[in-house]
Amino acid sequence: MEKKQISKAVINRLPRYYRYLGDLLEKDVVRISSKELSERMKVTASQIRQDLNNFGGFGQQGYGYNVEYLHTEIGKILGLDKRYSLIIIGAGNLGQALANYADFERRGFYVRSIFDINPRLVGLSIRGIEIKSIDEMEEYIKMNQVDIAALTLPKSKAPQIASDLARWGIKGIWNFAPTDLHLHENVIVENVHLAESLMKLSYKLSEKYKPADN
Amino acid sequence: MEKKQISKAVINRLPRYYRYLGDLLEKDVVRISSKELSERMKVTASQIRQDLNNFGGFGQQGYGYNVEYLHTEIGKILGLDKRYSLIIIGAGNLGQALANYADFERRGFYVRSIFDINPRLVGLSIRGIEIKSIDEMEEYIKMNQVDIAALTLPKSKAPQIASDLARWGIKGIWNFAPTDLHLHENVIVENVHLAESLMKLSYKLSEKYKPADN
DNA sequence: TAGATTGTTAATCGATTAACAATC
DNA sequence: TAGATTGTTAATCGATTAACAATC
Repeated sequence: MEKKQISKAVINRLPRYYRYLGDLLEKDVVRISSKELSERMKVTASQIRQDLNNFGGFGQQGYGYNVEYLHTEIGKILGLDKRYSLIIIGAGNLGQALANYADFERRGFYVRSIFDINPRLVGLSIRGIEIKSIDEMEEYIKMNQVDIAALTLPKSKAPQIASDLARWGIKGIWNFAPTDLHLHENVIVENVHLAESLMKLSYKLSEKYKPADN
Repeated sequence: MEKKQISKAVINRLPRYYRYLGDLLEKDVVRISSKELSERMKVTASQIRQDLNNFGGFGQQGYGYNVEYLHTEIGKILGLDKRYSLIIIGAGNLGQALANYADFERRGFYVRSIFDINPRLVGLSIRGIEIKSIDEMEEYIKMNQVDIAALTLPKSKAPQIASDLARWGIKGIWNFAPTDLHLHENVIVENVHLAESLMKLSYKLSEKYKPADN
């Protein structure tokens, strides 16, 4: 029997549910109905119930959802009950920013090492994480279990490095380079295209302030 | 006559078209058919033609699309023919990374100033852009035309600052704080939620390496 | 029990794909 | 002209919303 595939739209919404539930938890809210959550999140209650029911019945008729339980369950669905070891490739500003962002560890993502080609950066440390030469990367990956590589390097270097990483057994790539990586399908790529995000903003701005609105 | 609203799905795809066309342009490709572009981008040719026809007939039967022309036109649709002045609020690692990312200027986004509360950062410069105290921000915004504010500050501070910015006339907010900003609808918000992106990656990873696949 | 709210089916809406006439 | 490929309509597919019976 085939397990029905969860749609991409649903998955994209899960982290936002998780965030709202985390916020409610901090405010010591014990239970919440789909209706109330829908008002906070500005979505329909129906969508919330549909989405959650892809994964099982987390609620209770007449009561709603227990915030802590639902938060935990969505966390499990998102794989946040596991630990991931992460390397950052490219110790430029963005790579350093990610390395410094200690919050990821709270979610189980541990930055183990940072790699760069620039010999002047090699040997420096960020939050106690040493920047290593990219020449040491192959050996490092083969000797240590590395789940995720964050790619914060120039577009020109990204495809080659990504294909090396795939060959060396990396499971997931968090790609910040402004290019699409075409890898074997068993390597999972999640893109963060900042320039594209900014373009969407400028589209909306220029849409709004368009000369004639006929 | 009501101008038909372009769907969000289409807008989200435009920056990617723009990127592919820019890459083709760099490779001196003069013309491209929807079929060939669809193969490179791994989408259907039909979708490309549908998407583009929301904005007008940019192609020519029997020929395809002129790469340079189409690139320019999509650029205009995205508002990249205009200049935007941008401030960064929060001079932490991410704020500094954005300030250092000179590439945005090529697209017309000019970082004019950076603001922070930390007095130890105030007075320092990044790429010649001075970090100012957040106390000076209101006056700065009122004296200078500022189109976009990038919010790279903690979740706890973001809502208050965002509402100040809205009051002071900022048109667009590029929000990196892990929270939703509820502002008057004429302020445009574009979110970059890095933690959520990482959760999507971990979802896909744990989905793939799930124990039983029944 | 009565009231509330879920889980789930059915209806609607929107987005994607297919098909092909128009036309370069 | 013949061939290619767009622009656009129609068909399909998928996602969202509405409705309500089940049930706590």
